[in-house]
Amino acid sequence: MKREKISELTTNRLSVYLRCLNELAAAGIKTVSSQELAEQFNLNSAQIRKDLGYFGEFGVRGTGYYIEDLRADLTKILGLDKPHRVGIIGAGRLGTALANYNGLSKSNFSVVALFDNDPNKVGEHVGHDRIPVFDAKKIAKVVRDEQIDVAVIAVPARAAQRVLNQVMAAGVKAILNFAPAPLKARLGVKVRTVDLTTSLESLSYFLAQPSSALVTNGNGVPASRAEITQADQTTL
Amino acid sequence: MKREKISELTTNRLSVYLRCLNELAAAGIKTVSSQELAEQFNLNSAQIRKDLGYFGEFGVRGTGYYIEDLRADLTKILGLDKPHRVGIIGAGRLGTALANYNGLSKSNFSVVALFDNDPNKVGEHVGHDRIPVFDAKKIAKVVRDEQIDVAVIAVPARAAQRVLNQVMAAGVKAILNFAPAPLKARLGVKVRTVDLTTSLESLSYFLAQPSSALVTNGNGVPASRAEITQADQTTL
DNA sequence: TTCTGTGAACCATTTCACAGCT
DNA sequence: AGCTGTGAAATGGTTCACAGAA
Repeated sequence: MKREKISELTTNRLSVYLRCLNELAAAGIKTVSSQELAEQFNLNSAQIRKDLGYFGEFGVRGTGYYIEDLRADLTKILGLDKPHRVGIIGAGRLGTALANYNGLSKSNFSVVALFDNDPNKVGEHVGHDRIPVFDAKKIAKVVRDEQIDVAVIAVPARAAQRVLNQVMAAGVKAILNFAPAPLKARLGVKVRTVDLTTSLESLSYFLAQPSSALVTNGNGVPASRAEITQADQTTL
Repeated sequence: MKREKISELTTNRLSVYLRCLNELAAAGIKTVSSQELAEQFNLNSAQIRKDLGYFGEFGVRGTGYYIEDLRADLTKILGLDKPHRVGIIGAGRLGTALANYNGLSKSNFSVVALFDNDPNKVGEHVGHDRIPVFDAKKIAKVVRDEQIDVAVIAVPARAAQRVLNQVMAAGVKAILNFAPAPLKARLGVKVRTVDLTTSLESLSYFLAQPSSALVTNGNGVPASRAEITQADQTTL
């Protein structure tokens, strides 16, 4: 086991491997090889072995990986053996949609608070789990009381840096940001931005390329493989 | 002007540069240097010059870039001079939140249709713009009638591949996917996945590292810079 | 034999550093 | 003098290829 620094590309993939292992385990499968796993994601099998290799030797030569064991190891590595408590700043449509997203509980995340500065929203309770909406001025107090360790920024771009400063001041070290703004974070604080406009604009660039010009060949018929030159896929 | 193949990292940044240029233009600023631009995103200025250099020579030595001109050039490069018509599959909370997201119209995207297989939702109209919800069975017809060129997948993971197959069959070549599933796309079709669980799990990994262990130093006080060893930030 | 773990080779991306234009 | 455009160097990430364990 080394002590190199792990790239985010690797941790992203570990998360994806873990999800797949959970499904395989649910299907009653006991072992899996790096080759089989790689096929699920069209990835090179060496990539998977390298990713795991940063953290230890989890496999059995000639056999592959024991799914239950690897699952436990990856859960531990990703810090998902301890629960995380999430606060969402911005109780607009996106914020409330995220608050209601069920996929998170599987990974030991629970949304415990929303924040907004609209007095009409403060005091309300959102969604099936009745998550309370607090005044955005109370971020510091609620972060402490509720032991929030992850913040989600779902406010307009112009408010995002201010909100980030508030949650950093409250001691939150991990932030998922949906505001399309370039944020400056303190050292030791990790901000991960998901920018929908940029994602769409990158797709637009792809569509604007000659290689994708033959979207349909004159009528509505999809072009055949032979006509198309470019293939591409991105995760995250 | 070359004809190399452009990485998605570059197109992502072009989108971000463009947004910044739009703001600078709105503030009445006329020129900007790669150095000034770079400071906005804590990026190396050579990075910006390289990114632009793939597409032409847009700058003026000694002066920098004329904002209005570069804005027009980037808009054209990203294919944002032509409008894009977006269909969202899945009229759940995420799908409707996205349908109502205003940020997209600035980039010449308009959401023209939602799709669902819940009969209670089909026939409804969503949000301020009264976007119609169609039966998911009608994807092929509506894509043709409404000239949809970008699809957003906002359905549960188990349905995602099926939906992708449908939109590909309808001739859509650019897809933004929110389902946490590894999708297989045809050659010539670009799928971009935004995976919230993976984003959060990567943040969890960061929190689990010793270097971020001193979230607070015993009480609620944020750790000082000197105590913290790791800094990090990711866009997209 | 099969499949892991891992150096070495390869490829992609970023940064440096400077020639050359304005 | 200031700032772009771009080869060359440096860094980072992926794939190859194979020794060695089960």
